[in-house]
Parts: sequence; structure tokens; C-alpha cells
Amino acid sequence: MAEHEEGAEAAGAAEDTAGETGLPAGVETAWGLRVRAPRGPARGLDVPRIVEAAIAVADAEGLGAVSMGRVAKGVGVSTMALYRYVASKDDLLILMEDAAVASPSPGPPVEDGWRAGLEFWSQGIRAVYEQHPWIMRIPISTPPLSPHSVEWMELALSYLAGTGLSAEEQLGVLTLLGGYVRQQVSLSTDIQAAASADGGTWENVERRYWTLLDKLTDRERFPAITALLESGELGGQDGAEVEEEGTAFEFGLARILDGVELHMARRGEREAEGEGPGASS
Amino acid sequence: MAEHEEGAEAAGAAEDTAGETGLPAGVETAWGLRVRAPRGPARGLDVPRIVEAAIAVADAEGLGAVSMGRVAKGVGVSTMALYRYVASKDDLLILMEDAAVASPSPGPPVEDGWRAGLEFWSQGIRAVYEQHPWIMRIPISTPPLSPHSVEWMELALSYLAGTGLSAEEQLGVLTLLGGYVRQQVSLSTDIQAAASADGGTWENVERRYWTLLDKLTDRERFPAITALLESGELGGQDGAEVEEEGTAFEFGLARILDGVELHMARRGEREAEGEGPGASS
DNA sequence: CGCTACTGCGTATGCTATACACATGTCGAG
DNA sequence: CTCGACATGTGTATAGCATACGCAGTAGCG
Repeated sequence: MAEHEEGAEAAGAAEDTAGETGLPAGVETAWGLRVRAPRGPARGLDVPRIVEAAIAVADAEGLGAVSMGRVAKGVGVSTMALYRYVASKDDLLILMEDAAVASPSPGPPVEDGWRAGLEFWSQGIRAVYEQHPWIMRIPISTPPLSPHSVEWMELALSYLAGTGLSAEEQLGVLTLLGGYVRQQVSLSTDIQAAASADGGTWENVERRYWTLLDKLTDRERFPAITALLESGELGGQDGAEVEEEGTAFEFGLARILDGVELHMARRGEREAEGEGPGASS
Repeated sequence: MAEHEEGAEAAGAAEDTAGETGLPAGVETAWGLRVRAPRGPARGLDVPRIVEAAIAVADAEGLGAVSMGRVAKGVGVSTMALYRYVASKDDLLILMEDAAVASPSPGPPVEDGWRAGLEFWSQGIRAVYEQHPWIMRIPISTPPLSPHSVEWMELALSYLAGTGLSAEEQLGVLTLLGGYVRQQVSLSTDIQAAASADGGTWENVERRYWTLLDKLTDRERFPAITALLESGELGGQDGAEVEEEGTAFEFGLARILDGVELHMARRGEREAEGEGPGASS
């Protein structure tokens, strides 16, 4: 998908009204722009129902199972009827993503500090991704523009606003964190999926992985891997490390937030030293 | 892809010889397992040539343009001939990924410190991803198992080995860093692609983005975003911030490595305090 | 020499998105 | 009130995809 040229403005319903935004049709629909001329027969359908059906398919059988025909069957119309509501399949995907992302829960008050806020935020998106893993298979074509994505962005920025970080830095932290969560969940769900397709559990897969790696690598060419394998700390069936440090997700999250915290501290120091900002060059 | 059941062992060439590994056929091929009975006509083709042709297509027109027919045309055979060398399209993708990843360059000596090493490592994978963006569109189904991926893993671990980090922690850092690079490059190439399809430049797209976001958000519902937009620091045509801090990529990378460094320091302190390792429970 | 495994290929199946033409229904303008 | 403009849902057609299957020809081993 997203290979074709233009998508060519949906025939009727998604007629281009605002036009100049240059937004993907789906995004305009999601923001509630686009009005429709009140002519013709009553509509037997609406966009949310289509999106809901599509999400149901994706949740149950993955993004690969989402085809226009399949979704149409879900809402009880012919395949082509969907194109009266949606400009293309790509458009439907955008709408699905926005609907699945939904609004964030309020989160802790800003007074609790940026770190608590961002931790909450991260766990929030994590939950969304885990509930709808197919979201991560939809290629990103723009910075967040759909309504719910922007709400999540707002939430994160509300915690970063009072930290003294510059605008660029706030955005940097935002993408760093968002990207981390996305990547981490993507990885674990992909592997989990492959695991359960093989009929095994997480732990089984992990054990098998180390065994395999051991078979494939020799001490001369792969000394560091060999050392790791011989450390005896792997296979990790909820070993001590896990309980002490939390899951891999929390480990990485803590490292990132530590790094951000350190950066803020350094920034504070530098400004306290009386240097005008940017005078260091 | 990866939706079907088994892939069913390639007819002849990819015959299952090692068998018990449970590896995807492509990985076994890549490691050079799998021998072939020297019967029948001379082969007019070999796997590397197929993979090369497939990579050429993907580099030029994206992963979406890689179809068996297209690749076959590239090497001058019929579509079905490929299946004598490759078990399935998924298999071909695995081989493409391994070939494109290639071996890492040697990198700085371990004596220069883990941070220099990991920075080199990150920039290395970054370059690979930027040269072959389609790699990131291939779903990950297992931890690194293909030969070249394992080489990259070895390189990173060689820098982490002497840091005092536990095995789990080393792996945590590895996936954190690898995931970061992947995510970051994926984001920027996706947006870049969308940009040039619209016929615009990066900067144009960014300016347009902020303008759009401004139109879509109002001060009451999106105060933090509004504040950001009004800060005047955005639109960033190589502003001061960029020169001071480096690109967004380096910003995130530095934050992560800072966080890892801090973690190592804390770990060192804790051990210097005389606590036996693991005595804290 | 002949058997057997292996080669490359043509065909067929069932899936996909979506362009287009059509009959039907409904509102708004005259 | 009437009629035309336009929206609706649908069926059909096209072009692309992966890949199962069968067939004819070839090279090496017994």
C-alpha cells in the first residue's frame, strides 16, 4: 500500500472541501472537517462502523487479514460500498489507527514531576500498542497529525513544558520516548507471535534461541557472545536480575529517563554558572 | 507475508538437511548449512544472484516493488524458477536482509572505551538502514540469528563486555540502542519518502507540519502544543540549537548513552560500598 | 544404458485493490 | 408539485500477487 500515485479523492462522501490542508483524506475525516452535500439516498452506513469492523478484524487476525472485502462483509455491505465512505484502504488504515489510539487517560498532575508524568505516558502508549499490535505495522508517513495522536502529544508536552528544555529538546525527548515504546512493544509482540505460531512459550523460545546461537557461533569468531553464553546468567526464567531491575521494558525506560534527567541537570548547572545561553562556543 | 502456515520446505535446493535446528530455511541457507545432492542439470542460477537482484529492486523502488515476478525478470528467468532456490518470498526477504546488513567495519579498539565503541556501532547500523530503508519494513520474527546480524551483535557486546554490566543488562543496552537506531531511521526515512512524494523538501514539510498543527489545535484543549508553537524556536532551518546539540539522532543517542553511563556509575558505587553482588534482596 | 533426481517453465487458483458503469433513491430548485 | 442533479449501493472487469502442480528435458550414478 501507499505505492500508488494519488488515491484520487473519494468519489462522493469524502469530497474535498477544506482542500488546501493537503492532509490525507482520512485525517481530515478524523478531525471532522469535510462536510457532505445533503443530497441522494440516506446513508446506510457510517465511517465509525466501518472503522470498528476493520479494527475487529485486525485485532483478531492481524493487519494482514484486513481487506476491503473482509471489512465489507463485517458490516454487511458489498466491497465497493466502502469506497463511498473511505477514499482508499490507506485512508481506512489512518482512521483505524486514530480510533485505536484513542484519548489518553488524564495522568498524574504536573506537580508530581515530569518523570512520573512521562512514565505514565509511556505505559499508556505501551498498553495501546499491546492491545492493537497492528498499529505498529502501519507505516508512519507524517509526524503525529491525527486527533488522538495529537492528544497524546499534548499530554507528554504538558509534563515537559516546565522543565526548562528548549522546544527542540522537548520534541527530541518526545520522539525518543515514543520511539522507544513503539520499538520495544513491536519487538516483543513480533517474537511472541512467532513463538506461539511455533507452539511454544516465551521462555521456550528464549532457551531455544540461546541454544541455537551457541551452536552457530564459535569461540574464535564470536568471543563476546561466547562469553555471554557461558556466563550462566541467561535463559532468565524470572531470575534475580529480573526481580531486581524490573522487565526489559522498564530497564530501557529508566535508562532513557535517567539520560534526560542528567541532561536537564547539566543544563541547569550551565545556566546557574551565569553563562548566557549559547555563550559556550 | 508470514501469514501462511509452513512454507513447506523448498522443493529441491533448500532440502532440509540439518533439520533439527528449526531455523527458517533462509537462515540455514545464509549460514551455509544445507547441502545439495549433485544430481540433475547444472544450475543456471545461484542464490546470491537472486538476492542481489531483489535488493536492487528494493533499493530502487522499495520493498513493495519486490515481487517474485519482478525479481525473476531481473535475473532473466521465469517466476517459478526462483522457487528452486528459495523456499518462499519470506525466505527471500530473510536472505535479502542478511545480505544488506553485511559485516560491520572493525570499529575503534576496546581500549577507547565502550561509549566510543557503541557510538561507532550505532552510526554503523544507521548507515546500513539509511542505505536500505526497506530492511525496517521486514517484520522481526526472532532475535538476531542471521550471520551478519550476529556479527553486529558480537561487535556491540565486545564493547560492553568489560563494563561490569550483567549479561541481562548488556542485552538490555543492546536492544535499547539497536531499537533506537532502527526507530529513528525508520521515522525519518518514512517522512522523507512521504515528503518527496509530495514534491517537497524536509524543511518544507516541517514548516507545513507546524502550520497545520497550529490550524488544528486551539489554545484551550492543547495549551502545551500552543506554547510550543508560540515559542518561535520551531521551523528549525539549521538554527542555533541544531549546531549546538547536533542532529535529533545524536541528541537521542547521547541521552541513551548518558543513561547507560549513569547506570554503570551507580552500579560501580554500589559494589564499592562493599555489598556483595545480589546481597540486596 | 537407464534410472532418478533435479532443473526451468507454463498453467491454474484464489486472493488483493480499485476503476467504472449502472439502477435506484432523495432532496432542492423552479 | 415536478423534475433534474447528485449520492447511494452494487456488479463486473482489470491487473497484480504468491504459489501449487505437472511436465519436459538434463546430468550424473549404478
